[in-house]
Amino acid sequence: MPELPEVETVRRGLAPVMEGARIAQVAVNRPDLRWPFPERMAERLTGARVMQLRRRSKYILADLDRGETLLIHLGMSGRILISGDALGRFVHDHPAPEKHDHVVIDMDNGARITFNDPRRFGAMDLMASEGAEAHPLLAKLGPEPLGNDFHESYLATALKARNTPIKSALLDQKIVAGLGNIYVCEALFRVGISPQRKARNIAVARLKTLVPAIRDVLTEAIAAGGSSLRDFRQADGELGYFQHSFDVYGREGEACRTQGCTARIARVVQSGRSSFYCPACQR
DNA sequence: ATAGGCACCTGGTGGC
DNA sequence: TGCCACCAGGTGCCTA
Repeated sequence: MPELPEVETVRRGLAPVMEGARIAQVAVNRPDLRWPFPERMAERLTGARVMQLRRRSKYILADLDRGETLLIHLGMSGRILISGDALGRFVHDHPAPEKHDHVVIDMDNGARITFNDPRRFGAMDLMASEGAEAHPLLAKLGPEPLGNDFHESYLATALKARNTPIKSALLDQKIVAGLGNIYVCEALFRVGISPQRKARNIAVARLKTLVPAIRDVLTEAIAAGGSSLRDFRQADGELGYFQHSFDVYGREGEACRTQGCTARIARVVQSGRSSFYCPACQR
């Protein structure tokens, strides 16, 4: 489900009800997600004030006033939903608990944050805020695609020795952090690069267009509140709508949207993931 | 160091 | 309706 735009959408939804508020109560309904929860997670969170919500790649990081930082990853199927009356702004009633509501956090302002994740590929961890970027899950991440460190010359260097398809390279979080299957497919379509082209065989002139294409597709998706396929919701329960703007993802057999192109969108499987592309427009 | 494949887990969909 | 195969937004780990 959640790639960078969806995670950023969730972060933006959570920030107004979490930042500055204190965690009043935490229910942890199972011992683990992908990994065991950290020791005494509920006790370590209870009573802490959330200073700031940040995002790094597909991780949400909540800095607490106790010198610890809560890390949240949504995996494939993770959702975070806000309910309750926060800061006098009515969001909505607490819904009945659902299957796979693994962690429920009540804030002292009346907001309830529910983490639901059927497949449990998600994760939560607690670490010292100081040196948090050295956490094993964060340490090897590449630059943020919307940040200043992601540019043409960086990408050229990073891809130069890669004997792998560009599709796989862009999914590699060590090269650039936050892209997933959807937005890689969409970005490659926008610049006319085949997902099967070897990363090192892309001319620098084309990389020059790829960087802004990646930035644009992510920025547009964030503005649309992310993409809602099966289970993604914004934190307020609203659906994102960027899925209506997909040019290729999930459109196998449908007409290419390029003016004058009569080809149909194709699907190939690369390292176990579907790649959608236009065989005529993408070379 | 890099590349490819598997594993983790649940649920939805479509075919028979 | 039931059963089954296949598919899904991620990524750590293992093997060559």
